[in-house]
Amino acid sequence: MPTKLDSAQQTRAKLLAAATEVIRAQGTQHLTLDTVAKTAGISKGGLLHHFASKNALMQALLEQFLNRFQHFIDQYYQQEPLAPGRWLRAYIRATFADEPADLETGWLLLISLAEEPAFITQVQAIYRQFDALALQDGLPAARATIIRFAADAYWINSWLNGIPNETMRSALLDELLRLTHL
Amino acid sequence: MPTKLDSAQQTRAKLLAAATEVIRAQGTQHLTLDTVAKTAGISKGGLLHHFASKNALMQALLEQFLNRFQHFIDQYYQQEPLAPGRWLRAYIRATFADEPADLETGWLLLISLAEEPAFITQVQAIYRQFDALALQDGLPAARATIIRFAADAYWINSWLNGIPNETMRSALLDELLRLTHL
DNA sequence: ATTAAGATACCGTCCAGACGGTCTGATGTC
DNA sequence: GACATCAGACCGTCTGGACGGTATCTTAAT
Repeated sequence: MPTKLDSAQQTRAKLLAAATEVIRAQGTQHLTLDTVAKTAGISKGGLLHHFASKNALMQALLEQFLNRFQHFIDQYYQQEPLAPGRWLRAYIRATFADEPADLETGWLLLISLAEEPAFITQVQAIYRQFDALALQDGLPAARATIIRFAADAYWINSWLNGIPNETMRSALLDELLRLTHL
Repeated sequence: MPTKLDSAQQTRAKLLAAATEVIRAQGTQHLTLDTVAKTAGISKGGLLHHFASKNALMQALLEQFLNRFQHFIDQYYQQEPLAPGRWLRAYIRATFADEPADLETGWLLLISLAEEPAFITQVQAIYRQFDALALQDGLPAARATIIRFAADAYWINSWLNGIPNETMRSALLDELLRLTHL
């Protein structure tokens, strides 16, 4: 039987989903408490009950996104054989596998967060962590970094210009994976 | 002797520089008409005399940035010998040569613009143009795209985590240039 | 089982501040 | 005097968030 706590979690998720939807459909400029609340079908007071401030809402949004991406990486990492470039290949696949909607949302999210110094710090930390992992992956440092950069830009580009057609997409994926060998 | 028009141009430039400075020092959130005007040592009325709206100011900012980057590319393109990968090498050098301040400003600018659909369209157009040029550069399409992606991400990363140390920077530059051959 | 008491979830109104932009003038320059 | 260049008060709107209230559920004592 669903308890109150369960329903609270559900409401939180609904609000998070609404915020994501608002960003995707209307851009970060319309990410206001009123808009999010209305989209979620909940009052502003209700929203503020679950997220003490707009900042808290965005923080939760960021964490959700980062966790999802990390989860993708872990998943692909398990599937890759133990060899130099293993982590990078997992990173590449995670980048290419992510859903378009998530891509877009994540990017727009980063954009909207970029104005908040606290969030930038957080993203920096993640980046440094990825950087360290890439450098320990058994490939020359410059090569490893460039591969990671290219994957990141693929992600950004997908948001800006849409996912490329399938032949180009798989060609990019293949080329990136190829660069992790040698 | 400076004419009326010259002084107007000077004021415009001063306002643009002030806007750049505001973005760099305080982030896009503080890019308000009042702040820009105050930073430039000009009243809000004065600002709005030269830029009819905040949108117009940002438009001018974007154009200034894109023109500067394009200028860098052209410059390096002239210096590169005619051979496959010529344009990409110019693109890479332009990315790596840009001043840190410009990097940061350009990036933050794009961020702040990202909310405005009209600006996104503009940036998309530039991206597609670069994409076309990269694909006509005599290299395999996937390779060319990946190189451009990596250069873009270098630029973004420099903003996020600062310019890497000199050995890493030149290693990245070398590796990228190396990828334009073969 | 009932009920009192308290916690939790949610609602809707109100307010203060920030922001973009208008408007009226002042000042200098040709 | 006409025009370009600024100054700065002012206005309407939007937004984050505070606040007081209500309803629903949990807990525990009877």
